[in-house]
Amino acid sequence: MKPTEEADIRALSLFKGMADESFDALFRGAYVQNFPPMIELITEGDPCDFLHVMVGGSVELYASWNGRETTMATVRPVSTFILAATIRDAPYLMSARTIEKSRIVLLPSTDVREVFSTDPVFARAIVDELAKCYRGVIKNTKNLKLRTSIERLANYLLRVRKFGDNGDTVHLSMEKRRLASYLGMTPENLSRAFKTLQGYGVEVDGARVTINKIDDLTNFAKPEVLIDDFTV
Amino acid sequence: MKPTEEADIRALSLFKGMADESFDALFRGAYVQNFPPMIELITEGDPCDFLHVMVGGSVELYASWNGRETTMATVRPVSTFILAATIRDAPYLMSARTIEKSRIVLLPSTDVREVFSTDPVFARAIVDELAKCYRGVIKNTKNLKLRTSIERLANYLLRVRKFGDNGDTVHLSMEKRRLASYLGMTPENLSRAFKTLQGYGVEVDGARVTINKIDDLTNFAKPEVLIDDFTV
DNA sequence: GAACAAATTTGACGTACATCAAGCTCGCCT
DNA sequence: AGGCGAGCTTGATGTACGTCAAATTTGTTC
Repeated sequence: MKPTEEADIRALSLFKGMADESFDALFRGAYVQNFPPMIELITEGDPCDFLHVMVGGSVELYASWNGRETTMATVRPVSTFILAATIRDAPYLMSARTIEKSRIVLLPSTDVREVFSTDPVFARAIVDELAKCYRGVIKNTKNLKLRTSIERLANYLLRVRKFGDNGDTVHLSMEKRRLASYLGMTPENLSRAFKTLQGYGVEVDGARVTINKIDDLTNFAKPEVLIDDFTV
Repeated sequence: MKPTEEADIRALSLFKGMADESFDALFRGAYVQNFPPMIELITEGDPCDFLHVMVGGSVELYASWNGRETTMATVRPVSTFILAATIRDAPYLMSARTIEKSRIVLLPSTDVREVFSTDPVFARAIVDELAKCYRGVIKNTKNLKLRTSIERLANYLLRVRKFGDNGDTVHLSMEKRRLASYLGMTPENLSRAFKTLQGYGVEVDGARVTINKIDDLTNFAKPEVLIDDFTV
């Protein structure tokens, strides 16, 4: 693990406050690995052996049932995934595959649970992280159940705009077909949804989306803190 | 609080292992209240002042946006709700209203956070509970995104059957319109979905549902551990 | 038990969204 | 530069599901 990577990881809220000894104990048994694109990292139903920390690339979390598949999330550096399964020592609920070349630190689950029980600051950080994740999924459920697919797209665009710093130009960070699946729709329908949003000043050119009439779009999307703000 | 109630609460996995002093400290500041039906207990967006512990009746958790409303869950004794907001000291993401006359113990959030930081067993129990809740919501998301409404109903019936002890007769524990909303459909459509399931041996008489051909229904519903089993 | 309100069911219809089948665009390869 | 091939778009069509309105059942109150 490179020093800059270690510093980035140390800065994550999950690891920030913990004692140096705990941090060292946790990363002593860590594996750092580079994966090519489109590699299945974990499989739904398998026992959970590692907490994963992304330091490079991007990973898709997805779930399947009866031949159907849906994108649950995409993960980018620097962040962790599948904390809940690690803590409960339970099987993965989602599968994960790399989208691009990715660099990932693997922390043995047993070590995570061990340090959890000895370092109260780490314990507190894990609880915070879990509560945040839980609330994130609840917001996602509200988004799915209370909004149409066009409304979900509109709010997605506003959310990305807010987090980016390109003003009214937004860069889609995933392929459109993956975005469609994430938003709970088909690629065909996503295409048509973008067309509908033209009426609210949305212009699409490949992965570059320009929001020309922010007021119109906001007025249509009606974003709200308790669904769209991932910091609350 | 009656002694039997206290014993029931103490038996919850969240409170089971903790030190007696911690338990006492936690419940010293508790309020016990009886509420009539259809009372709004908490409102989406309000700051979170109490962890709620149900000891009698039933409560509906729901969420609203732009004039629409959806049922997120129904809570029955003995269990807690809105743990995540309590831990993070964040605003409620859902509203709650009593469905029937209900008896609820209110634990001040500050006390919960206080005891959390002093009792490691309680801390561990909270993490377990949060991880379980998180995984529950993920399963629910998979259910919503991967299945049609009829498939969701079929699996719901199988789940209730498994947890009850009435053999192939199942008692719907909530009104049909609420069940419909919980499953992400309209009451009209729930009615029609039941009719479709007649073809798989499902008979409905008010809140009493009989599953006559369990193999047929199972074959159609294709239940799976990673979506439908709430213990994993 | 009559009278009323609320919940559920039913049917007709409309809308949102998926599916299927072409075309199109754009990056990538030799 | 030419030519795959994957992803994206477009149009035609089908299906799942919502909406509206009315009938029916269920529950509740006096």
